[in-house]
Amino acid sequence: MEHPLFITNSLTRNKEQFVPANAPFVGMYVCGPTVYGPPHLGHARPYITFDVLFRYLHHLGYKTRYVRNITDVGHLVDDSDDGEDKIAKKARIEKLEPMEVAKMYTDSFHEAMRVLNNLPPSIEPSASGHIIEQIEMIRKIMDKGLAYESGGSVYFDVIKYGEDNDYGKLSGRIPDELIAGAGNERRELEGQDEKRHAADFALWKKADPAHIMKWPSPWSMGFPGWHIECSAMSVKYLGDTFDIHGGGMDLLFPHHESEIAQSKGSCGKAPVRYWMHNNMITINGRKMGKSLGNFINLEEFFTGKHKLLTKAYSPMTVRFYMLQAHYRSTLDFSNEALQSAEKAFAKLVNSYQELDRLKPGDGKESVAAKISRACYDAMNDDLNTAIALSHLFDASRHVNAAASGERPLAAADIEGFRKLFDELLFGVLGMRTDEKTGDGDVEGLMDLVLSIRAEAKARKDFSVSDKIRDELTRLNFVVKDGKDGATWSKG
RNA sequence: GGUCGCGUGGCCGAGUGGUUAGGCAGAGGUCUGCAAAACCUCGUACAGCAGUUCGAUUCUGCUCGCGACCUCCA
Repeated sequence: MEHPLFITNSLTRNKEQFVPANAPFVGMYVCGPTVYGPPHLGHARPYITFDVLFRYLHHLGYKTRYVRNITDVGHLVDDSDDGEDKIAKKARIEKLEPMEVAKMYTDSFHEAMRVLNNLPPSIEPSASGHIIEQIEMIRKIMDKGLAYESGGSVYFDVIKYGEDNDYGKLSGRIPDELIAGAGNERRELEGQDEKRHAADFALWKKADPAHIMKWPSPWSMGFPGWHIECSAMSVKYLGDTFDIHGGGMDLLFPHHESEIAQSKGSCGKAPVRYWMHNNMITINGRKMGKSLGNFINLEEFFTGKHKLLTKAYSPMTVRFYMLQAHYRSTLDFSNEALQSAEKAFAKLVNSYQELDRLKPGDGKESVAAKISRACYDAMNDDLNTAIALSHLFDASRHVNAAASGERPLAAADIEGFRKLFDELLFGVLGMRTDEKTGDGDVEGLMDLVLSIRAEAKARKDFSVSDKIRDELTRLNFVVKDGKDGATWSKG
């Protein structure tokens, strides 16, 4: 656990060495999805990013509690009293009970996470299951005089809070400017008249009679505000102060800023030691958005059924592509880029499989140890998976050179590379190969077919040997002739 | 308008004050009955302008272009 892992802390905008408050335990919270629609490409990025972090912390020996919520209390569609909640709206459109909607999309979210090979979090609390905790937290904030009731709703008093705290530190904003900026040719917010200040945000909202999702509270029949769930649930499962909070950069303001205010406002302590934010995804250079017509669901990626996609891309291709970039950079998706990633990953897998066929040479170089160190140095440098992968390609070249008889590898290096691939590529980075047939019958049949082909080749009966190869290719079995006979793999 | 970030070779994408990212695509070579794969070699890129410096893609300033957030959004 002496690894010097450095991560970029959004709070200070610097890379800082990660030192947990209570090693070997680490508490990590990541904002989960609002389940009112199918999971899309944008969901893949943070959950893959923080899955890698979760896996890496485990690799380093930390016992990590990873909490990721499910928001099944839809946020309001717009900031007005008659605004509908997203889940309620979807329920009305699809003629379902709101909880049916939430369940349906929670299931599809889980399925997407599974095929992307993201490990399940340690705890996955739902907002609707923690209404009591949220009400409790609101009450504490009110007790501190940092929130006020108005018309059955409760608002956080940003100005008052700002007197003794730095609201805006995380996102680089100043409350006074928020008023100025807010007025800007923009909106006439209803409900604004209930607030003392434009920057105040809702902790509890009174529901109008037509609103379906509502719960009793000391103030009104209503529903919790947009940010309180994460504060309430992170405190419940990770304590007043925990190590890491992750999420997309778009959540920096106001969501995370408000989380800090709520937690500090209720217990007086800053909730998070390291804030981490992943950057956004673009498609063909443009932001992904429903109105831009370039909004792609993960399901559409995996089936190829979207007008912008020329083919289907496997979950592992999507994952690998994301890992080829640093998590704090925007990442652009295009068919060309995806296909490049698909081939690149196949290359690594191929090398990994070659390892089993290598015969050790007598050298005693420790190239594997050197490359391995470079890989983990990259991981320690703010999870630079792009660099780590580049070293893995280096390893791949060494393995392939050995396989082709160019530069044999010492037994220790072969083992070292195997360990590196197992632990880093398949372990920490969470890549996996598509399920092999795993069918002993197929192996046996292939051995037979290839031995017949070898005999034909020995007779120089190339029409037969080529026929076997071509027909196997049609059946999606790729045959490669090497120095020590042919090998095959599933295309 | 405010805050922040980005602009790298055909494409994607790291990174750095002077010495190799990497992947894909492309060119040549080796191997091979052929093919595929693999291996070897190759491109001398860092938006523009000015400045700091012995030296800048990397630092500073300006210009242009792009994007994110400021409103639900991963």
